[in-house]
Amino acid sequence: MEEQTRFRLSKQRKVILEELRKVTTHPTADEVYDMVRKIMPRISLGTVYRNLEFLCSQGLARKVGPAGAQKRFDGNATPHAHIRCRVCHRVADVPVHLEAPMLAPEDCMGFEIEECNIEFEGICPDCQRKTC
Amino acid sequence: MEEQTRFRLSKQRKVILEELRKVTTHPTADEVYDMVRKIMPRISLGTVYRNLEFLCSQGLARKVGPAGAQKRFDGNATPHAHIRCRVCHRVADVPVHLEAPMLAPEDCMGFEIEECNIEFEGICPDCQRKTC
DNA sequence: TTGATTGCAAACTATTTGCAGAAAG
DNA sequence: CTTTCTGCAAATAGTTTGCAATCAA
Repeated sequence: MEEQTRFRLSKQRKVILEELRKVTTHPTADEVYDMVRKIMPRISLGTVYRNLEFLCSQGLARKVGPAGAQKRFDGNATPHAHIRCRVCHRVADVPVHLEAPMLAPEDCMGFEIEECNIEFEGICPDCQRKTC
Repeated sequence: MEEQTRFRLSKQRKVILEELRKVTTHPTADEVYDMVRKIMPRISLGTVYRNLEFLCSQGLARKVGPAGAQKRFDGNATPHAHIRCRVCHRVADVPVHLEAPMLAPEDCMGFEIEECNIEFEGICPDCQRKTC
């Protein structure tokens, strides 16, 4: 009854993961493409996208920042925490004030920090019902 | 020497802000478009985008989640905090472990929470130099 | 052998922009 | 009046997808 998919370790997939692991720069897909192309000049951007997606689905890599392509807007301009649904990408306000963690100056990597965004991720009531 | 721009309060701008303030749903640009079109059927999507951008620049609204259009990928799959540059959108790892804040069950709005992302926002050393 | 994976190109989605005319101040 | 702002449509940016060929197991 279970549909067990078999994964293969193509050269492309191997190199993409290796290159991604070499850096801590959190590259975009086209930056990964550039990195990998130095080793495999004929790789396609589509393959890079497919494999990054695959690696994330396997827990071998992560997307930085929230899922969902579209930007969302908040008429409440005072900073506050959000909860985002993993499934439908809906965003709700956290109804309590959370103290933003402070970073010691030596942990700021030279950044001039202006604010801290706290975003919980989970599954909203509606989507919990649908997923059974 | 200062170039002082004068802003106008067009009907469109007024309605967009009013509608955005009526809801706590954190709508996408096209959801705002739908809301506003019920009042001004001839408004264009471009105007909605331009005004949302404008309202954010004036501090009257906010974008939810990080700036920068492209997704970024992290070869380090263990959850950890990030710092993102407001100017160049570069992302760095926070070098210390931060305890994720806990949310009391009654503050979860029915969401089943799976994780918490902490992202600082600021200006990276390179961009500080350029901005003078 | 066979089904997952690739390269390629076209399609798609979200957002931005140029321009001529409308309207706020 | 002047200059910002709008509607429209076309352009751009980022990502996804269909397909025939290729390749890992």
